[in-house]
Amino acid sequence: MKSPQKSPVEKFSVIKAEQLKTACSSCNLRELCLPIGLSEGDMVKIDQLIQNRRSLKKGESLIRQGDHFSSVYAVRVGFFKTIVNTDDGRDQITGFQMSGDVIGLDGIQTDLHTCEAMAIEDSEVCVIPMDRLEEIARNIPALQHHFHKIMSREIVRENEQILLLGSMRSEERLASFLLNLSNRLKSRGFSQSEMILRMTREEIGSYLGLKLETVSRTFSKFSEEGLISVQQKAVLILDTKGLSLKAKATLIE
Amino acid sequence: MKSPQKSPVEKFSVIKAEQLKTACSSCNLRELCLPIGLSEGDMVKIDQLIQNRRSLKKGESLIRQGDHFSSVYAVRVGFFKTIVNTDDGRDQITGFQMSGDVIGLDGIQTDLHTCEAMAIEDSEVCVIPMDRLEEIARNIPALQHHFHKIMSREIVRENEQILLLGSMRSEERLASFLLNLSNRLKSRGFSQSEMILRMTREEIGSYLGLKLETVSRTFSKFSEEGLISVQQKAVLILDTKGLSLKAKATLIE
DNA sequence: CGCCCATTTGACAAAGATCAATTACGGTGG
DNA sequence: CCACCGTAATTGATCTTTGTCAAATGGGCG
Repeated sequence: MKSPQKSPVEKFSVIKAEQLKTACSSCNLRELCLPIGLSEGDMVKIDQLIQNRRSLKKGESLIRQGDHFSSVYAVRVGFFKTIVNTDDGRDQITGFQMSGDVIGLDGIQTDLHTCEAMAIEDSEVCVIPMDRLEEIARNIPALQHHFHKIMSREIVRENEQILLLGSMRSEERLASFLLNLSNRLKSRGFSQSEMILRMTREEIGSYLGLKLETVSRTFSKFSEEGLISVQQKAVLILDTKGLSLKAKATLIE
Repeated sequence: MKSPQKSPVEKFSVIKAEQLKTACSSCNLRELCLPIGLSEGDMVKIDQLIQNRRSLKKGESLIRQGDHFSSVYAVRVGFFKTIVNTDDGRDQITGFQMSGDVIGLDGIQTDLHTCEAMAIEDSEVCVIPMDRLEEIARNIPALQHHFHKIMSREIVRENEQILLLGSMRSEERLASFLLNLSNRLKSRGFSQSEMILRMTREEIGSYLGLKLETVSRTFSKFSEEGLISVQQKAVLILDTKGLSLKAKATLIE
């Protein structure tokens, strides 16, 4: 899979914090990406965490594999995919990130990023310098613990993905995917039944370990069975219960 | 997959730290599970982290899914598998852990463990209470950062597993598995060519998203091709280069 | 408005799963 | 110490699922 838009020399669209009125303390995403229930004083400290934001056009890479690690990123608006590449040219989408999700945690290990993060629609992220995050976390136990929860959440999410790839057949994979997306949209205040897919069939296929034709056929099958209505990227979930039955296996929590 | 040994009421084999001579500061695993290059004073603080150890017989569970989270565990000796269960009775092995590996990071997110960790041979772990770890980490930046690296390492490892499950065929999966195991044994000072597999074909299959028959056939194929020598659980790597060619795709780092 | 790319759908092939039978270990008890 | 039993592993035959190749259709963007 080649990147649809090639952005040879990346132009950083950095916005200085001073220019923006909105700080962390007033960001409507803070329940998703930063701790809730902090004191006023703590929130002031956390505001110092975000030095700048960055805007990306569809197709632009936030991180490339091999990049030096210095920051993690919180998605404010838009949609990303993260990809790991192999030395023989294959690649594998490991996740789709939307508002409130955190990107870049893979880089902490070796100070190098092992995966690429590309915007699949025009997006904006908060840049969170890691050294600063660790420094502030040392003084705010709730922030420290919340950051650990964020990393743990990523581990659990990947466990679920491993379960999906290791033990589900195509219909179960796609049904799980749709239900998961639906839940994430719902938790962000969007409709849980109507959705516009931000990704192509090929990208869904990569994420689910299937070929694009299989994804397409399975969409058609679900449509014939009255579970969903599909019109290209527009998907309407008609029968959540039926779809859950298709997904069958769900991680017990 | 049922647990081979049923341990109905788990008997905790807790060893008080006072009883053991070996502390973290003198543990030969500390490069794997705790930061290196700390000052004397810091090492003394870290010694206070490990309150006790726990021994497990083969087949005993260290963690069950749904258990309340309070500690993470560092494997001292032995071998573990971690499993996620689905509500329809399937399960999926998400990892094998050996000395120096850390288990239980999935529990931080919701204070509940989402996966089970079972000893697949007689084992011993250090119990690291999370609240204590966070407390000490606040005072030792190097420890704080090292813990983040450990979590990041787990995320990267799972990324690799997703790549394997999502894009490799059976031969590539098994070759990658063997090479990975070989590397991990080597880094622990064991032979990288001779190994005794601690897990069954079915467990390998679960981990690799294959059926046990496929695992067995692929072992036989590699053996016929002169890449390895297999005798049940004893595997000898005869041709690392050839095996690497089979694995083909490797994550670029 | 037209071109390019994404998507859909069909026909066929291949990888791996399933079902089944046989063999080889390893631990236990006589 | 050895025989036995149950489990693990191997191997074969067949079937299912998904991948591959190909062609047609449909949208969206410039």
